[in-house]
Amino acid sequence: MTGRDRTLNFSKRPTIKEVAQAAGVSTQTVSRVINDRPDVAGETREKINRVIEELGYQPSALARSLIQQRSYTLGVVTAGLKHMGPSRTLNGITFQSEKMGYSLLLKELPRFDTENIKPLLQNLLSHHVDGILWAVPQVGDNRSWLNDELPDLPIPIVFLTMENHPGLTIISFDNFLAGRMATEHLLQQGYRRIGHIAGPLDWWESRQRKAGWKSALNAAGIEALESHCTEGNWSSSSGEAAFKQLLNQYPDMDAVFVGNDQMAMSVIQIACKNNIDIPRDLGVIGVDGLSESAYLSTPLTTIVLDQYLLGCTAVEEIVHAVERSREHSGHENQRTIILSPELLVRESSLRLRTLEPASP
Amino acid sequence: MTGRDRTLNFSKRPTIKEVAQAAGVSTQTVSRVINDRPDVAGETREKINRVIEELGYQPSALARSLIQQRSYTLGVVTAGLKHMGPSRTLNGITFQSEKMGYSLLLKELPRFDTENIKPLLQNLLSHHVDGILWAVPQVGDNRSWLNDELPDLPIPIVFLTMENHPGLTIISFDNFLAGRMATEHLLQQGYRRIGHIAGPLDWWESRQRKAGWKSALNAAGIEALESHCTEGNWSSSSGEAAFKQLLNQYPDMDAVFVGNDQMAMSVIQIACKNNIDIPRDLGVIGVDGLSESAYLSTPLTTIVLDQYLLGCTAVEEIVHAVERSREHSGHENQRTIILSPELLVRESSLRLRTLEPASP
DNA sequence: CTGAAAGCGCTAACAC
DNA sequence: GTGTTAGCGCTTTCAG
Repeated sequence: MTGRDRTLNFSKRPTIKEVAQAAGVSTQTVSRVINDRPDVAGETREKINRVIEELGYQPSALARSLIQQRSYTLGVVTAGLKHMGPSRTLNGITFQSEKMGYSLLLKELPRFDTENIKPLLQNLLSHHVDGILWAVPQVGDNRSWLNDELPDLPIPIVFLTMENHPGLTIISFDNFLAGRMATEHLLQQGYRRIGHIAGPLDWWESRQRKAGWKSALNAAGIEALESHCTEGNWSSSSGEAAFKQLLNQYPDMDAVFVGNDQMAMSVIQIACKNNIDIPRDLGVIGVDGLSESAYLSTPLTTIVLDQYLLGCTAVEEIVHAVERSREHSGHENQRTIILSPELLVRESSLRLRTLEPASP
Repeated sequence: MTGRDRTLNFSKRPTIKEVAQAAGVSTQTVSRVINDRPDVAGETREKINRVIEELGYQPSALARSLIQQRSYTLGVVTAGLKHMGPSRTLNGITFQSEKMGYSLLLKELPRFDTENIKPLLQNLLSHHVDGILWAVPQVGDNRSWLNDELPDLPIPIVFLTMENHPGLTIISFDNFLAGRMATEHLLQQGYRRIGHIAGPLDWWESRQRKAGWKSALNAAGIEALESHCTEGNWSSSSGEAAFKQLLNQYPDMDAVFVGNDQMAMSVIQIACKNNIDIPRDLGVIGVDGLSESAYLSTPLTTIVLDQYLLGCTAVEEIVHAVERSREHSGHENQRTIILSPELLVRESSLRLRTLEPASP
C-alpha cells in the first residue's frame, strides 16, 4: 500500500530452510554452522555464513527450545515492583541473567501474600522455563503452597528472602543480624532506652529484625518490652503514625531502630518539627541504604542491604541448579545463602563523636 | 535415588499425545477440547477434561506459538530499573499485560543511552514476541537506530517517553506542560525570580521541562536567563551541587523549579540548613510525585506523573497494534498519546495562604 | 564432511 | 463428531 512495501520481504524473518536453499546445502549443514560444529568444510561454512549475513538470519529460539527441551529462559516471579527493594533486586536479576545468557519471563504477583500460585506456576511451565526465581518476600502464609505444589515441580527453583526450609535453595539477607547490628550500634553510642518501629509483622523480615533488636538489648541486660515497639507498613506515612504512637508508649526513649529507611525518614522529619534534636535527644537508625537518606535534615545512619547483589546471586544459583539438574539428574544439592548487612554510619546515630562518620 | 522417585512420573509434564492415549481419542480431539471448540461430543469432552485434570495437563505455550505464529508474548525493553520512574512503569506493564493475557519477556539495557540495539532486537524476534514495548526514555542519541533497524521490524512497536516522530506510536507525558504548570504555579504564588534545576539535558524530558519553565516566564514578561538554570543528574546528591551553584549564579532567586523530586529533596534540606525559609524566602516545586516528598521538613509541592498509568496505557496500545496488524495487515494506524501531569500543592510553594493545600 | 528422516508438542485443513 | 495428514523451525540420529 505504501512505499514501504518493497521492504516487506525483509520484514519476514527467514527460516533455516531458506538459508539452506540460498546456500545450496541442506538445513543440516546450516544447523551445524550456526551451532559452531567442527565438521563442516571451511568453504561451505564461509558460504553459509555469508548467506546468513545477507538474509539477516537468526535461528528461532522457540523451535530450538522445543526440540532441545531447554529454553535458556528463567521465570521470575516478583511482587511490589513499585517498591525500591523488589525493583533493585530485579535490576540485579536482569543484568546477571543477560550476562549468563538467559532470558527472563517476568510475572508480578498482585499482592505480596498471594496464595494461589498454581496457575502462575503452570503458566511458567507451559513456556518451558528452565528454572524459576521466586523473588517474593515471605509474607503471611504465602509459602503454604510449598507442601502441595513443590513436589511436582519438574525444574529447579530458587527462593529469595524467606526463612530456612530444608530441601530448598534460599538466598536471604541476615535480617536478624541487621537488627542486632543496628541496636548494638546504638548501644555503643551510649543510648540505652532504644525503641523499635517494626515493618509489618506478617513479614518474615520484619520479625527477624525485631528479634535482632530484642536479642541485642537482652545481651546488654536491657529488657525489650512489647510496648517499646510499634508497627508500620514500610511507607513514610505509616512511619509517622508509628513514631507518634511510640513516643506515647515510650516517652523516655532515647533512640529508635526503624525497620526501613522510608519510615525512618518520617521519624527524622517529625522529630525535627517537634524540636527533638537528633542525635542528641534521639538516635535514629534505619535499614536499606536508600541514597536519599543521606540528604535528610539529619543524614540517616542505616543498615545497608545490597538488593542488587541479592538478585545477581539468585541468578547465579538458579543457573547452576539448572545446569546441575541437566547433567546428573537427581543430584539436587540445595543450599542456603545468607548475605550480610553493612552498617553505614551517618549523623542520626552519632552521639559520641569518637567514631568518624563513614562515607556519605 | 531418594524417596521422591515415586513422584517422578508427575514431575514430567504430560503431552497432548499422552492425554489422547489415556482418553482413547486422537490428539486432535484433545486439541479441540482445550481450545473450546464446539464440535466435540459432550461425553467425549467430559472424559477428556477428566483426564486432563488427573494428569495435570497444560498445553505447551511454546509449541502453540510455533504453529500459530503467535506467542501472546510481549518484549519489554527498559533501562535504569533501580530508579523509581522505570520500575513504576514496569509495574503498570506487568499488571496490564497479565490482565490482557500476554506474557512478558524482559530486557534491561545496561545504560540509558545504549545505541547498538540490533542484537537485542534480534533476540526478541527470535523468541517470536508479538510486539515490543520500548520503555527506555529518549536520551542523547539513543533513537538513532530508528532509521536503520525500524523498517525491518516485522512486528509492532510502541515507544514510551520520546518526542513526536511521524510514523511511530508514542506514549509520553507532556513534560513541557509540566514545566509550564510548575512555573505558572510559582508565578501565581507571587514568586518572580524563579530559577530552575534541570535534569540531565541530554534527556528529552529534561529539555522539555526546561522549555516549559522558559515559556511560562516569557509569557509573564520575565526573561529566563541561562544563568538562572543549572543541571543535575536526577540524584539527590547532584541536586545538592546544582542548588549550591544556582544560589551563586542567581543570588536573589525567590523560587526554584526542580527537575525531579529527588533533587528537590536536597534543595529543601540544604535550604533548611542555611536558614532559608521555605516557602517564605524560597518557593520549591518538584516533578514526580514520590510519596516520600510529603514527609520532608517542608512537604514538597510537585507535578505528579503517573508512571503506572503510563505502563498500562502502553500495554493497551501495543496489544491493540498487535491485533490490528494480525487482522488487516498493513493498516498501521500510528498514534501519539500524551498523558497530562497534575499539580499537587503542598507547603513548599505556598506563599499565599489563599490556596488550600491539596491532599497529602 | 554432508544429507535424509524423524520428531519436539501442537494445530490447520482436510477427510470420513 | 472424530481421525488423518502435514507442518511450524529447528536438531538429533544415522546413513553415506
